Amino acid sequence: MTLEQVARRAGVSTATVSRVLNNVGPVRSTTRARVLKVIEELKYSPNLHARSLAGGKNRSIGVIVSNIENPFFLDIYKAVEEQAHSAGYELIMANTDYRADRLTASIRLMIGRRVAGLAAIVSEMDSNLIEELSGYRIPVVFYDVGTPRRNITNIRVNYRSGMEKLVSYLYTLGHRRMVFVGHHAALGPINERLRVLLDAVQRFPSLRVETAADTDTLDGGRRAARAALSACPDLTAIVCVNDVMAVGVLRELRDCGLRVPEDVSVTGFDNIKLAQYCSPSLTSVHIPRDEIGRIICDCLINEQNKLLEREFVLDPELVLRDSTGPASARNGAPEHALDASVTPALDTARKL
Amino acid sequence: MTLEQVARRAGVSTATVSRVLNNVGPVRSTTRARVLKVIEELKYSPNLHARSLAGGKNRSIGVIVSNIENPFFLDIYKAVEEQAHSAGYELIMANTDYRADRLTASIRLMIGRRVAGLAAIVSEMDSNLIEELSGYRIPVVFYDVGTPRRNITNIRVNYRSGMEKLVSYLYTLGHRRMVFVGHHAALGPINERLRVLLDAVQRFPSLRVETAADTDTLDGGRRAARAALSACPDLTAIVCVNDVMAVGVLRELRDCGLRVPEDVSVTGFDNIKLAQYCSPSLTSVHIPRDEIGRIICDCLINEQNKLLEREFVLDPELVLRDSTGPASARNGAPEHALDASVTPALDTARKL
DNA sequence: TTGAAAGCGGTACCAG
DNA sequence: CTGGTACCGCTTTCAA
Repeated sequence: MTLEQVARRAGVSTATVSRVLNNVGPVRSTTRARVLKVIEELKYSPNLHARSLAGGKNRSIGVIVSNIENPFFLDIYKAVEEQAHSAGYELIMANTDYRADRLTASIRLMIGRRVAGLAAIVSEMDSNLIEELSGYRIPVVFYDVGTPRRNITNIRVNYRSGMEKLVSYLYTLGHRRMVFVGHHAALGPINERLRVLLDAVQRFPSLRVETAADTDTLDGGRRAARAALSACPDLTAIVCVNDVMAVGVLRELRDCGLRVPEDVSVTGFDNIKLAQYCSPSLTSVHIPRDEIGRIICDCLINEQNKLLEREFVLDPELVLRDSTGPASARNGAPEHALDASVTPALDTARKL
Repeated sequence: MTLEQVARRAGVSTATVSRVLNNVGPVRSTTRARVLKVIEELKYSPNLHARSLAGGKNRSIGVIVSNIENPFFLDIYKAVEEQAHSAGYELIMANTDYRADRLTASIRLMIGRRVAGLAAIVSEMDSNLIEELSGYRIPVVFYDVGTPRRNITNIRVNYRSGMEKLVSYLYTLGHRRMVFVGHHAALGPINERLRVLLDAVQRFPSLRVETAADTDTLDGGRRAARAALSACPDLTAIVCVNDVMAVGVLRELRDCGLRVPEDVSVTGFDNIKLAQYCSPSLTSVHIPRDEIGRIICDCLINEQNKLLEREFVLDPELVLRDSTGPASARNGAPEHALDASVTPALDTARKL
């Protein structure tokens, strides 16, 4: 079904059909009606490839994420989608599974599709790619990696601040021996969450931190917890790189007969919905996905050029729930710590 | 950056560059090398719109789902993605949020993009649309709706069987008063899970079932549980349309001070990963997302024409975990039921 | 082994 | 208001 067939059947030119389709230019209403009728009869739907080739424009924006199974990424995707849709844009999603080769392929794909803008919510971005992206003329927003340059905007979260709040909170509760659970991509020397945690640790006397890593999944969290416990049997707190892994950790601890928070405290990061629904609910650090989505759309769609080529820094907030409590000498007296569990009302979170 | 610019810079024709790009036809290796070099220098990436317009082909398949936030849909998406990728296809995803208008728009979008095949994992499909889709010449796979016809394959799950297993299991445990928690789209008169549950109920003497509905989210499950409890205070079991809502239900019960399964039994459906990670772990009915993904790819990509235009029926399996136990007269003696909680080993599930 | 040229299905400009 | 037509960037004969 093509424009031309529609035109012929309606006894008009392709130009006229195009005008009707796009609601531009003057068309006599009887003509319009006739064309519309034919379109309906033929169930014609325009070839979008031809359209964007001819028009040179493309109302679609690309979103690349590291792990679509992690609700953190999905939330951002949804936030972008909502605004994009109401501005008449379509989203094209790509998932990299934290793999650099898939990222490269995804970027090429987006460029090949000539997206109007690109958001890369990934942690595995390398600087060559960033350089290359800057070369194409489309607006790009990075989350968490890179620095502003031509056509490129950056959004980053002040992990330092978040981690410091978290660690100092745990320290105050008496925790001195903790394990950081990350996923592989988060344990590279470049990774900010880990680095920042280690930095924070320096400032607290007699605080020691080990690390454990696995995949960024529930199963990964569970395995990492197992590794953490065997590597560091006297730990009193497990600090997780995100909430998904933390839920996996909770599960493993339950299986080991360890109570949270009485025996071990657990913290997440991101503050996804699930953090409120797991048991016990998770102390976490809130990262505002809605706001990230909003900024992305402002840069990519509304093209606030003042917004482009700059850096946004978001300050995360600590959210206290039921998975953290005073440290206890678990090996000695687990019955020591009987204080922490209060089941709060509907919105259980206390913000700090 | 266009083919022509590359051609000019390499001193060859566009036809030759095209041959190099697609690895077809004879090209002298020195020529090939020269072209490749220019492509690299210019960081040329072909305009995919032009390509599929000219070639008439399109190695991409469309996947439409009702609610991408529900891991059930995401699992299918991922299963399809994996196979599609290894066959050199790209996926285009669209999410309808259970809205018919969004479904229509998504289908038009996919048709407009001239996808090679389309999978519709949605429950809100209407028969006009199915008719229309059959008219386009592309292979289509539906999950859960419609019947086979030209170019159309159907996958459906034998919910009847699954629900009957679930209900008879609960009945055996003594439950006589239960509430079915669904999302709005699952409570229409057409919906199979509900209908089948109500049918099953007929066969069990003195079993009564109420219904409650909310959105297909964790929050929705929680609100539905609240509604269920107030509508039917003496319930002993809550049967949920899926695992996500069941996790929401668990949370609300916990807040109400009701123990699962001692006071109330809860069941999910789908058997997503989270069912193993919530607390208590969820008794559920397994729907094999991997197999669904496999069938979709077989029909859409490998185009096993024998597979097309037929119907696949999957038989779901009951998976027992810790969220179900004997019914107890909760209003009378909650301390009655102290039996059910055994924390099992790594894979906690017992299949029936 | 390579190049010239005819489309693919639209858009948009320019006449009429 | 409407039609003719020159592209958009790439694929694919057909000749050379």
